[in-house]
Amino acid sequence: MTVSRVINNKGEISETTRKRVQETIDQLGYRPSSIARGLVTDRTGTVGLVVIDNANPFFSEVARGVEDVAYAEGYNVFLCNTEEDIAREIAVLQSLEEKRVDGVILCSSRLDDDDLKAALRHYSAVVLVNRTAPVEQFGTIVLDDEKGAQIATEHLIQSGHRAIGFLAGPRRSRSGQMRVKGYRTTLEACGLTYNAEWVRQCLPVVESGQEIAQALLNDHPELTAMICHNDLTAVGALQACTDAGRRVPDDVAVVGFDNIPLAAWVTPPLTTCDFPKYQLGSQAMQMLLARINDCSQGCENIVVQPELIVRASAP
Amino acid sequence: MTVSRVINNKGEISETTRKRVQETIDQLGYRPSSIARGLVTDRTGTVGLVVIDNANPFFSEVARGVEDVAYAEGYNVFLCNTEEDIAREIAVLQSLEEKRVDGVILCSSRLDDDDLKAALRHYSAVVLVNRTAPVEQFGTIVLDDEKGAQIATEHLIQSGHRAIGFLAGPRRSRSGQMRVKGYRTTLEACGLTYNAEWVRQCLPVVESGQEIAQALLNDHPELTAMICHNDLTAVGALQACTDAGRRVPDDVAVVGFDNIPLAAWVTPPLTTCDFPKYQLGSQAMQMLLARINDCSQGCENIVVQPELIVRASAP
DNA sequence: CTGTTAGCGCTTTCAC
DNA sequence: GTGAAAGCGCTAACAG
Repeated sequence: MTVSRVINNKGEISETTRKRVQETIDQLGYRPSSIARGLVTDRTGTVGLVVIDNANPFFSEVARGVEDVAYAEGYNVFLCNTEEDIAREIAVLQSLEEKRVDGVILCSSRLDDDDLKAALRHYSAVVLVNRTAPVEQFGTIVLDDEKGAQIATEHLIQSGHRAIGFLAGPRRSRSGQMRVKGYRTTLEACGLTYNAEWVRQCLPVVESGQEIAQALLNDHPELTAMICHNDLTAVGALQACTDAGRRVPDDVAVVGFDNIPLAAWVTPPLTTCDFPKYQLGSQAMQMLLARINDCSQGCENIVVQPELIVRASAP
Repeated sequence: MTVSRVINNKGEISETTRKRVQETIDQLGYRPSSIARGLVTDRTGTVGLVVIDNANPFFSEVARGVEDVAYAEGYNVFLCNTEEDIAREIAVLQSLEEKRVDGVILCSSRLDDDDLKAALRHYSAVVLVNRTAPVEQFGTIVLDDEKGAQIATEHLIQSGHRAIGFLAGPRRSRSGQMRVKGYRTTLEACGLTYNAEWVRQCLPVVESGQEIAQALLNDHPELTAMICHNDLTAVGALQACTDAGRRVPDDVAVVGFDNIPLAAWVTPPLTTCDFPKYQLGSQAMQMLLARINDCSQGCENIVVQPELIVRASAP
């Protein structure tokens, strides 16, 4: 008991015994069991972070943001990948629940509303990133993807482009849908017509971007610009242009999304729609902590604004 | 008790009660508390993974390898970053210990032998990545960095280069030391002299690579090739060459290390020394599991071999 | 085949 | 200021 008081710095203790206890602790290298403590306090000092793929630079930066504030606040974070696999997403959420995490940050969930509600029904603290909430008890942080697509599209139109293709991302992804939507409404707002043939579905990886961009350019040589679902697909598009003998940006301008580090180092450097990935993570963790510490408080719904980074691929 | 038996599929149970119990479990959405279980079994089903920086593509891929096998085996992994900060490294190791992880994978530790021993003295299962072990109870997986530097250097020499610069990595890092060593011994083995002025210390990030490469090329225009501590610094070197009006590979050949995805997409694509990052992680996790399940078994010390990926930056 | 007892290492509560 | 008792949710060992 006295040891407990020393460790937690709680209650009155004489300076002499405190010292004596502390010395013994140091000598033995004693570490209090956070799991035994958790059993009684119902707090584990752990949170779960679920992402699609930690090897994707977007998520690995988000994870850094999460872990940095977790570390500062004395929390440890479980990192789980889902690979866009629904069964795996459900499984990791369950395993995290069994570990009695104090809260969960779930990025880009691919579950539908019902499955999501079911998977999270026992959690009291949840922050959803890049996904709107099916119930109001969840905090959310979403990117303003529609706005991002808008400023990207406007930028190209202002540069004189009239035939702008679009490499669209996964249908199940909120970002995927919203970026196409922003593209379409902006075109129409500017008096241009939306042409479904200029839009192609594409996996969010370089290889797919290259393949689909190649096909798109081949079928529609009239295109003078391409907006790509993310920077990886945009890099693929750059390759496709090179392969097809089309110069970037002179023949075809290319715009990406995310502003991952890679974007600045390819040739030509990518014009891209930046989202603050690290801040996304750190904000999510802060929001989660707020909920963990006071689960009565209303949940925030933050919308993060994009910024167009203009580089040589679409000046 | 009967519930426990159903959940763990242990002992004899009549089919009827098993069903009845299972139904109630499903209905209630009951999840056994892994932490209460841990208190009695002394197994938490968690492991710690400590890296320098998860936003570095090298580590984020290692982490994927670790997490994938952890997931397959029913483990969850705590991800911690150290930022090369010794105090933080010690702190996370301690917090992981308090969480009673079943084992720890420690990548690129910056602690000296004594601190490392102290920080890990209560752990029974440890795998060190990219670091030799101060005590034989630790498993290790190290890259054969010296060999990597050797094949990179030989490749350049065979291509006719005689004046080869070197952007060296952090002094505290095993890789940093070994890569320089391999470069030096290979030069000498080939009858060339090692010139300390051609070697410059450099941080393992693009900006530093660019800055140091620029200075090096400026001071030593006689250099016709550069080996860089990793791909990030190599990308910086490419920039420096472009800025200085030196064409790659015609005027200066550039070689990197790691073969991160970026390496393939820059212009020109990087010749680089590949290490199997994902496998590094998955092997480390397998090794750790072996030790967790039988801590009596002798510890392996694996050396991972590099492979030179020849691309346009140094054909 | 099922239930009872005890204890994992801590904190909460209350007694001294 | 310090200690004793009880209990968190589970499983190991044993009893019925």
